[in-house]
Amino acid sequence: MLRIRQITLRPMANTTLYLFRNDLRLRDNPAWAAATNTTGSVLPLYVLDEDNTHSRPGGATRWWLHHSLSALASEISAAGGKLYLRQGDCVDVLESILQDTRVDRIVLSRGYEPRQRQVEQAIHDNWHEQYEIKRYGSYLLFEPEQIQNGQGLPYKVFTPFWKACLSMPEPAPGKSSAAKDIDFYKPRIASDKLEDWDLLPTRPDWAGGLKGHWQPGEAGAHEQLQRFLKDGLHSYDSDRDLPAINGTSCLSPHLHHGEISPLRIWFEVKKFAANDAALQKQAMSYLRELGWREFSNHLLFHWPELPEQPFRPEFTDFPWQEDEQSLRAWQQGRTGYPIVDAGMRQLWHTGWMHNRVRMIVGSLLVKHLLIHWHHGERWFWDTLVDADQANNSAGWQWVAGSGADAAPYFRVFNPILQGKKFDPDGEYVRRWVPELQQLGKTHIHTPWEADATTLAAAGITLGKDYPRPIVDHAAGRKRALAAFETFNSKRKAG
DNA sequence: TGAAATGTTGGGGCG
DNA sequence: ACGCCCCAACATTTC
Repeated sequence: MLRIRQITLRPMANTTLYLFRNDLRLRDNPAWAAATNTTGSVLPLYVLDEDNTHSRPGGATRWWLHHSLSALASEISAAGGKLYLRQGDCVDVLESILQDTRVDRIVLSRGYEPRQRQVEQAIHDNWHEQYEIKRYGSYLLFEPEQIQNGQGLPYKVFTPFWKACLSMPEPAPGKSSAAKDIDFYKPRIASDKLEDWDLLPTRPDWAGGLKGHWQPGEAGAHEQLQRFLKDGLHSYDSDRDLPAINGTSCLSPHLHHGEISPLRIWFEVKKFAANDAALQKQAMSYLRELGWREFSNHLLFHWPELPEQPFRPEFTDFPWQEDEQSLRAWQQGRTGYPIVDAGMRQLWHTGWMHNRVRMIVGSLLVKHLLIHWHHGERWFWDTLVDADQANNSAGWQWVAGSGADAAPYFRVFNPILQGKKFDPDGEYVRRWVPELQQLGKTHIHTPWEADATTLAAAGITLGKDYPRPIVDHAAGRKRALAAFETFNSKRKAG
């Protein structure tokens, strides 16, 4: 329904409705800067829109969102304002607020998920004639429209994609500080209480582990970046693959919620590494990982069906197996492969999993167990604090072999070798799989190969305290290759 | 951003 | 001294 503007009710008003989405920060936020660096006033709003499966945050993300919104509300409150909270279909909520207020401008940050784009389209279609609508990109370093190959098409392979990104004129850092003395518009309209959204788990409260590991919010994001620059960047290239070491940036959940902008990270990393060739090399390795984030988001933008459909259509007919029991064992970290179980339990406990281990657990699910990557994607969606539609679907399709620039189907990770290679002492395994605590280095990745004396000394009864491998590696590998082979030949024949 | 199978090479033990 | 064999180490190809 379109509202007819009543000129008489709108003197020189310059009032902005600011729609917060995945940009829960006040600094380095061009949209927020545009909304507040004016003579008018601003009404900050966040809408919890759970009407669509893929816009409903998972359990771990809800926990994060609660604390991030709480931090944002405090910041706004300290500046003399109020963050309005509403629940429901985002467009409906906007409609009702526009009716009840004297807003004449809508400002927001751009999103790349199908649902976010729908909302942006609806805002434009419904209101662009009556309202000034401003949209700014800051979730990514490069906009999808900017990066294309010689034929004007989106890249499907990462390396040339990233090369094209790096050859772009370096993006400008922009003003970091938020506006001072913001004039907040505080109409008497409904606003939910954050506590009433029930974003936090209650019975049972599984968030204990999350609390100890993360500090959601803009301040926490900047602290995490500083920690990484100081402790992690200098050996990023080698340490990022070792899950026992805190060698990665751990910025993904902050980035997902927009508590820090990738552009800010880009500049802080480059500034930190300036005048040090060795450090610059490490810095480029790290920025390349940000590049994968760009790649995934660009892919999702160009192929909005990525979360559902295989990027390579021939995978539509792949013979996935339904296997509830194995899926549950995988989810619970009881596959009998220590590195896999450690990863799944780290995920459950902290809402996060080391990236190297994500590849290993993913490979086991889709290759050894032949379980559809949708199941893995859904589990990650619910349990990861950094659950991101683009990264999640592109990542799972990469593991499954059906994605863009994906691992070829025959690339089956060997969970034993991966464990030995990237967790040589078993430190990571022992941290997350306490029942293997007493097992020595020799058998930490192959408890089933330990002799009875060793197992007894470690206090382990296989099949009771810790499971035997859910599937024999060699057999599982063979079965996966065979499955791909039959489907491949059928496809060729058909 | 693998792993396993297969091929090649070169050093050393040994008849 | 020489060829033969074994096999580790490395390289290539195949899955």
